[in-house]
Amino acid sequence: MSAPAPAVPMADLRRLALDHAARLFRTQGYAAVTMRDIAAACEVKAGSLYYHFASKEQIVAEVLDIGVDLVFAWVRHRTDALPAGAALPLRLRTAIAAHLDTLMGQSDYIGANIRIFNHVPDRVRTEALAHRQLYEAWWQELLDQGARDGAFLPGTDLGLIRLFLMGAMNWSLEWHHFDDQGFGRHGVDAIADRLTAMVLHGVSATPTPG
Amino acid sequence: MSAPAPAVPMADLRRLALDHAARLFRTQGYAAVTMRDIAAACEVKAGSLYYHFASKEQIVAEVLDIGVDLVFAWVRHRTDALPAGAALPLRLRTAIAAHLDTLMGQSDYIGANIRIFNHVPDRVRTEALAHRQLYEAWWQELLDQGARDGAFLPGTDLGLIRLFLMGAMNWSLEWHHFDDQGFGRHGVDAIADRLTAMVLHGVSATPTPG
DNA sequence: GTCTATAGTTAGATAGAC
DNA sequence: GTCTATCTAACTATAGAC
Repeated sequence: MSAPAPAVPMADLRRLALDHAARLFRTQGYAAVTMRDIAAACEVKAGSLYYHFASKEQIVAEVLDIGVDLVFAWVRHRTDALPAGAALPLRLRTAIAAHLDTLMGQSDYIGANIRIFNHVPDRVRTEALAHRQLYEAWWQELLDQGARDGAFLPGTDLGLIRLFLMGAMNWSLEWHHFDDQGFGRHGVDAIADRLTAMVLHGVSATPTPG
Repeated sequence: MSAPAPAVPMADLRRLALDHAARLFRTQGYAAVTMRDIAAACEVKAGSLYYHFASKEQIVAEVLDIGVDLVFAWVRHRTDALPAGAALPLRLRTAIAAHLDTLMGQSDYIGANIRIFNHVPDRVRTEALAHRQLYEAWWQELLDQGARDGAFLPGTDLGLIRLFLMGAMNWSLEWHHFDDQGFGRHGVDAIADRLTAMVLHGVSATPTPG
C-alpha cells in the first residue's frame, strides 16, 4: 500500500507540468528552474504552460500545497483506519510511518515543499505557511491527546517534542535514497519503528534519572 | 560564551561579501541571489567582487565550507573542554548544545549550508559533501564510543539514531527565531537538555516494553 | 581595489498564428 | 491547446579607466 495520487483530475499537461515542476524544484531549487525547463521536461514549449498557469508563482504555489495535501491525506487515512481506542504508541507509530512513506515514496511535492519553502516569493510562502500549519496542528493534537491520556512524562514540552520529531522525519530527505546501499536498505516501517521507540523510550541503557 | 568568528583573516570586502552572501543564500536560495545583490549589501558595485572571487560558484563553495568549519570548531571546542572521563550523556548534551548554539546564533553560514546544499552546482555540492561527511563522522564516533562504554541499549542502530538527531537539530532552522514569541523564548541550553533527554530516555510515561 | 561600461546570454511573460 | 516570435529586463563575467 502506498500513498495515493492527487485526487483532483486535471488536463494532461497541467498535471504533467506540476509533476515535473515538483521534481525540478526539489532537486534544483526554485529560482534555478525556468519555465523553459519545466516545458522541456513535458516535451512542450514554454508558451504552452501559460495556457494552464498564470505564472511561475502559481505553479510553485500549487506544488507546495499539493505536497502538504498528499502527506496529510495519507497520514489521516492510515490513522483513521486504526481501531477507535488505539493508544498513543500505535497511533504515533502509524502516523510516523505514513509521513515517512510519503517522503520516501514517489512524492516530489512534499520534498519540494520542504526544500524550497524559504526561497519562494513572500506571497507564496505566506499562503503555503498557513496550509502547512494545519498539518502541524494535527500532529500537535495527536500528541496533546496522548498527554490527556497520560501517555507522556509530566513536564514534557510537547511543542518542542513535535518540532524534534518533524525534524527527524523531514531530514530523511537528505539521506534516504531507494537505490543506494545505505539506509535505503531499511524498510520505511522499520525506520518508523526505530524513530517511534527513540521518541517514546530513548536509546539509553540506563533508566531515566530523577 | 558564543561561537567564534572564522579564524582566517581576509580583506574587509572579501569577508564582508562572504557574510552577506551567506545571509542572502540562507534566506533566498542560491540561484535567486545575484552578484549585484551581494555587492549591493556590501555597498559596492558587482565588478568589485571579481577582484576577490573568481565566480559566484567560488563564493558559495566558501560559504558552505565555512558553515561546517564554524559548527565543527565550536562543537569540538566545547566537548574538548569536558573532563577526560566525561560519560556519554554529558558529552552528548554538550555537543548538541554547541551545534544548536551555532545554528541559532549569528551563523548564517551553516544555515546556508543546510538550506541550499542540494541546489548548488554539482562540483560545489560534491566537494561540500566531503567536507560535511568529516563532521558527520565525528558525531558517529561520539555515539560509537558511547556504545563501547555500554551507554546504549543493545541492538540500537546508531547510524539511524545519528540521522534522527541531526534532523531534530537542523530543523530548528525552520522554527527558531530570536525575536519571536515562540520557541525562541527557550534558551539554547534548555532546548539541548530536552533533546538530549528525549534521545536518551524518551518522553513516554511507561517503561520500555520488552 | 573599486569603478564604469558592456558583451553575450537568458529569464518571465505575451501576442497572435494555426 | 500548442506553437513561434518577441519584448523588456536581468544575469555572470570581463576589460580597461582611475
